[in-house]
Amino acid sequence: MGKKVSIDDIAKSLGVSKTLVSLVLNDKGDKHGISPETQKRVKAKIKELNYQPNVLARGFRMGKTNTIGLLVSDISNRFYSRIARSIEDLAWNHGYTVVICSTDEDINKENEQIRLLRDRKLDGLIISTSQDTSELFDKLVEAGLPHVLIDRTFEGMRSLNVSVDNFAGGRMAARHLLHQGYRKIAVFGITPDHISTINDRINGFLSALAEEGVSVPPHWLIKTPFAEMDKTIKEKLQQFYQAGSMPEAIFTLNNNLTSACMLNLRKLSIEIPRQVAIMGFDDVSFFSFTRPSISVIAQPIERISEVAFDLLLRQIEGSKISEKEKSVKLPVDIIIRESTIKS
Amino acid sequence: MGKKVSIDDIAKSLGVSKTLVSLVLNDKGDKHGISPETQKRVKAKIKELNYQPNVLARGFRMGKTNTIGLLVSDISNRFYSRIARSIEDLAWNHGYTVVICSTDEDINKENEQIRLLRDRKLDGLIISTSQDTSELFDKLVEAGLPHVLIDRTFEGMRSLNVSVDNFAGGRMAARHLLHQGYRKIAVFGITPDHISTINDRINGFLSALAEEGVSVPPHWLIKTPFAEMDKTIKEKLQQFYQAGSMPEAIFTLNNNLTSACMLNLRKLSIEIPRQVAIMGFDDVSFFSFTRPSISVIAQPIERISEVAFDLLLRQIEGSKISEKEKSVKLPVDIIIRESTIKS
DNA sequence: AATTCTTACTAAATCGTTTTAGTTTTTTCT
DNA sequence: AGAAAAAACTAAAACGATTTAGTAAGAATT
Repeated sequence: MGKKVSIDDIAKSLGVSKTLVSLVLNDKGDKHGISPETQKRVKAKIKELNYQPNVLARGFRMGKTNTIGLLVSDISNRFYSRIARSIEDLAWNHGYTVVICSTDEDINKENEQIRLLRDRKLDGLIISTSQDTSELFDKLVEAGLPHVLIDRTFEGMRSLNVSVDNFAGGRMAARHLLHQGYRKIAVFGITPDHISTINDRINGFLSALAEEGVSVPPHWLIKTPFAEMDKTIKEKLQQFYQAGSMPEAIFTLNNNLTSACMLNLRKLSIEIPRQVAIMGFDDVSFFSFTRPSISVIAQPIERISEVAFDLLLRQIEGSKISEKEKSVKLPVDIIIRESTIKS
Repeated sequence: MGKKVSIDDIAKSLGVSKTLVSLVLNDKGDKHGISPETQKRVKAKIKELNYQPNVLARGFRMGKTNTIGLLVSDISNRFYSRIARSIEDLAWNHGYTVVICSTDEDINKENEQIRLLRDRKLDGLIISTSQDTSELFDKLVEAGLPHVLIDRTFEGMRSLNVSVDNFAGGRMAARHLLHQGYRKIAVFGITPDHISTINDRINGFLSALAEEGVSVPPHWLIKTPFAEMDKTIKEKLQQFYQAGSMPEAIFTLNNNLTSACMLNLRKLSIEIPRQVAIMGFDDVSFFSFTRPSISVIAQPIERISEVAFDLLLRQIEGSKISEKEKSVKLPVDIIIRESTIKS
């Protein structure tokens, strides 16, 4: 590998200043009155010597890295890996690379990661947060660090955010189950207690049930820590089963819960939907060919990514963002498959 | 946001040189004979002013970024997202962040991405390549850019690589199917034709079949482009079905193919394993609770990640790596579930 | 008492850009 | 012809660290 060619080499070999070369390089030649011929000469030399700008030097000087960060609870969760893929594509098309961090629903880890990424002068952050307050993000807003929250948000926060209408999603799920004639319904969610998506889904669900005079008994409203999901679900299902008080239907609040539920019902040889119906939140391609296939509330993953990236980019570039755009709520869809159909 | 504190501020406020501060900062104080008291004073001041080194400046000076790149064909593929998660954790524990790029099995895109990541002076790369020759990697070796190939490799290449024993995996799959009494077997893989994993799996599979005098007719050895996977599988299955010449078993060479196959068999109401058995390569948690659950050859994802990261780190740090370690081949497991069991 | 050796430190160069604040030369205007 | 304006360029500073090549002062050696 030959020595790296620098801007200085170009300048010297042409007998001009490096200021000039830099100007041409950044398409500011015209603005600064560099003659067209000189510009042409410089450009030719750049090609000839195969000059590649030193991105680090530039980043150092400009305080810009053309890199954004994506923080999610777990990149191997199918929902987030699809978000990641969409964002990565968008970023690539705009000359950005993306750094990915999994927070494990751990507030401290998330804090540390954000600190690290700030130190590294990433240009912006897209975050599905595990925080319990908006404090940190208020700080980020004050510090002027471009960022947008996806998936989970807080009431009245100042950071830009794009989420889906989880409340409506919960309602859709409830109305469908009611319509199918289910009344005895359990709900499986995850802790910590402050995750907005989970709560909105629950609230929407309960509100629609309440309208028909149906309620979920407290011991059927189950939240489990992320790490113990499988164990909890197994225990609870076993409990229900052995006590002979199986719910008629279960609403699982994310794709992992849905999977874990399916797996354990399977192990107990409980038939779906004959003995218990399953309605999930989040779609995953597999859910369409399991037997039975699984009814879900599906989120518009591409759209979330697009809106979030667009907002982030506009912040980075410093363009105006209207109040209306600062908090976007996207609609969800219900996909009715076999797991909820009463025979 | 208060002004950023630089090394110079520390130096001035203590009346020492920034050389001294830098030395203390990097634990080189003793080596350069800085007195313990001075070191203590400096450290105290650093705390007091809450100094955070400018990572960009340091990276620029040192040519090091503490960032590694991970290139895979598609981060939303479950196999790769789990690899990504493992590597991310390992990287985080060693003070590295990871940039992720999806290549879409596109040689040109991969080339561009590698170029970009080199420009950005990433410290190292972990790559599941889509290249058809080892040319590029030989160049990387010559250029001294630390990198490790995972998953896919080339014969006699000079880059470090860690893969699984795909050939053995193919054999295991074949022997199991034979043992169950299947003889008329189809294979679904992906193009391009040079992907080493796919070819090794096929060769292993065919070799074990051949030992029992069984062969796969050419029109049952199907390779489809990544992007058209679903369409191809649908067409082929329909074709088989309508022609009344269904294979007794199908070997699908990655998890996406397995899923697509399941989905389309489902649509055609073909029963598994009664009408056709399915054996997949790559395990995914869903495969354990689909009905039927799916037999697979499973790869040791964590182990692949660990070995690859370890090799990368040692390259970056410049430690010796023995010839033996330069090409690691890990064993695979067969997980027998319902989809291949003859009733 | 002059020389060498230690100890404890520092000045300045360096990395490769971008940008500020000019300078020099030529043209235009009155 | 002399002043003002425009055109075409440049020197040097700045970004914030690390590192090379020292220096100054005192202790030890001869």
